[in-house]
Amino acid sequence: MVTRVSSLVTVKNRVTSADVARLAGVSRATVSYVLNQTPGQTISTDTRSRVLDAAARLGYAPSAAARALRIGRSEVVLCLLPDWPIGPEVGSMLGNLSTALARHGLTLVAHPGNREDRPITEIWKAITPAAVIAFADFSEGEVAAMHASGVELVVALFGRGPRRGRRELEVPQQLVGRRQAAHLLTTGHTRLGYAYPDDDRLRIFAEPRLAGVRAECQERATDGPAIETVPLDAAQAAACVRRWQAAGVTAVCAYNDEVALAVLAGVRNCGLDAPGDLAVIGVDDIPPARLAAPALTTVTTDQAAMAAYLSATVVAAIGGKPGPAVPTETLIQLVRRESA
Amino acid sequence: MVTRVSSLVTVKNRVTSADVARLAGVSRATVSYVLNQTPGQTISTDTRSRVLDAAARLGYAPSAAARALRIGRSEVVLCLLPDWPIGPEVGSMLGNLSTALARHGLTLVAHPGNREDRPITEIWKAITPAAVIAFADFSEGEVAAMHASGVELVVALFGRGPRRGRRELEVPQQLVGRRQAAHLLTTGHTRLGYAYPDDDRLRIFAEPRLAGVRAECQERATDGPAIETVPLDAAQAAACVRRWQAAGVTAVCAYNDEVALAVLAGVRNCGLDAPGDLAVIGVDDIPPARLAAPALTTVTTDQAAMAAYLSATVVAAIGGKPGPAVPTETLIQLVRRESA
DNA sequence: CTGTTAGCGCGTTCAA
DNA sequence: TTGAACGCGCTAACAG
Repeated sequence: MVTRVSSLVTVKNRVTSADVARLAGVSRATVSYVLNQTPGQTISTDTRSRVLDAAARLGYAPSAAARALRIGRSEVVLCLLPDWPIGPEVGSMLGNLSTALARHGLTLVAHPGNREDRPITEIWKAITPAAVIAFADFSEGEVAAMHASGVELVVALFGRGPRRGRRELEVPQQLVGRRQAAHLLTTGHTRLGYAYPDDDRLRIFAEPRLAGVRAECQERATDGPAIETVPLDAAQAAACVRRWQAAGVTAVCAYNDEVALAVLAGVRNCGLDAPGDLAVIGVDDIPPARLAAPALTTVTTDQAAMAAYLSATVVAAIGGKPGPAVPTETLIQLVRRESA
Repeated sequence: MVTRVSSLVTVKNRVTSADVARLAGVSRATVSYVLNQTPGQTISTDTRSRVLDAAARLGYAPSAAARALRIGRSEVVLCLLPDWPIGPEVGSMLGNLSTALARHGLTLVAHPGNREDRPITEIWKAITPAAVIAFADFSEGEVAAMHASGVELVVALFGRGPRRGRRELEVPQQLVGRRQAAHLLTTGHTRLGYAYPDDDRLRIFAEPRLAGVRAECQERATDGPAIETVPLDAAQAAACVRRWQAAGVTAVCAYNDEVALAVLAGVRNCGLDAPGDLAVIGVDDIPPARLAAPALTTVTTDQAAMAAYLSATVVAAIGGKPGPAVPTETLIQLVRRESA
């Protein structure tokens, strides 16, 4: 005996605007006008409240898909995360950015994971974002495909190849390097070292920071920094420290706090003392920085301000207006502790 | 003189399946069948290649919005991030999870940012995800609203209130605690301390870990751990260390590596020695752990395996099948260094 | 076997 | 305030 099961199944009924219209005794158009407060439409207070009431009673939430289909773009901003491990700073920046964008009705989502996994195509195909923010820049083809797919704006935070378009975060990163060097050079050091990260994926971040250090050295008529690639390992870092010593370096700027911690470990490993024999300054102020021996001097970025800047850039571009000015160095703060 | 400007404007033409159909000289239905390799449809090789060719030439990408509207759900899995700072471990887990889900045609996106910003409603309204993964659990109302809105599955990793549904990550976290305690208890220690984090938002994570330590102590007929809340500050941590000393504690399990680092700093601050006076074991194996003085012994989780487990849970649930078994303790690895 | 026609899903918006 | 059409892809039903 065959039974029509389907009729027995409780179908999951999404509440649609038609349901609201029915309950309120108006047309779907009216519902739309009321809920969107469409300008240029006059709706009687009475009708308005009936609609609002019905919507609330039914727990109506408009379908994002339908809206996106009609409008041509969603209210989502997609951030493509880099494939290297992100620290708490990036996390905090994303949180701030999310908050800032929310004030403009935009929802930030981040996509983790290696670009290798799937062609990025797959990703915005599934999202239809209004804008895409990426750490590294895209290829011509990728950008073209995105625009073809309806993405309004593509922002690259950094670039790898020759310059092509703005890289919104390069300048701030350079400022970070400048600040490190400036602190060291104004506290009596004359020969600097630079502790470069051992991970190739960090180059897009590391290069602008190093460039900032170089620029500051140049401006103060000092030799450029002696660069060492420092692995996150005490013994290997010790070898770098010995080389710096031999070169007369008395202070080093590290790519970030982790690398700085490695340098500190190297210093201990050599039986030397920081900052006495070698001063060290990091970047980020991660929690372990203040717990190191000696406590790490470091440089931080005002993530809330950065997020505000990025948010303004995105919102302006979606609206077709020019973006805000690049933020200044007030963003960068020195956290002075014991290591430099 | 009024001019119809609109006709002069270059409209951004999204490539649609109709365009592909036109170029290939077939109907839109055929395009759909070819591109989706719809089973039960036989299309001649010739037609097929013409369609494929046309699609490629035009750079056609189907509209996610239209598809989602038709299918009723998107291919997106939404992960709601907690409002506390996420470390690299969470980041790595998300990356792995993203990869694992991609193999099933699902795209993972994460939404950072405080739930306070916007009611979470706003978020999945903008995404229509197939599933939602959250760190803390939802209220009844939230779950109901999501289901009403078409979300297939809601997974809570941890719970705050009384048990309600599975919490996929509680057991693994308990195993972490057990492993820490087991290592300490099998290396001659008989009185343990527990370094609890100073941040209330971490409770959902900390409680299961502490429960694991307690369970292990109980099984080995030892007193439960002496709990201290340890701020990330050397001086304050030192006070905790002194209290532990007074209580006869010789080894402590820390909530994570950062707290462990604080304990280590406290030990140094007291003029004591680790592990001689106090052994310390952390969780996570963050990069600074191996660079600490002394190098930190810690416990790690196999994030790839965790991600696989989570992925399997999500995929199974979307397909209406029961989820996989909870992973065993092979997930947890001890990284033995100098501090314990 | 091959491929087409037609209508749905849902919010928005123009013309009446 | 409303009817009706639109945006775009999917798929049941159907014709050659």
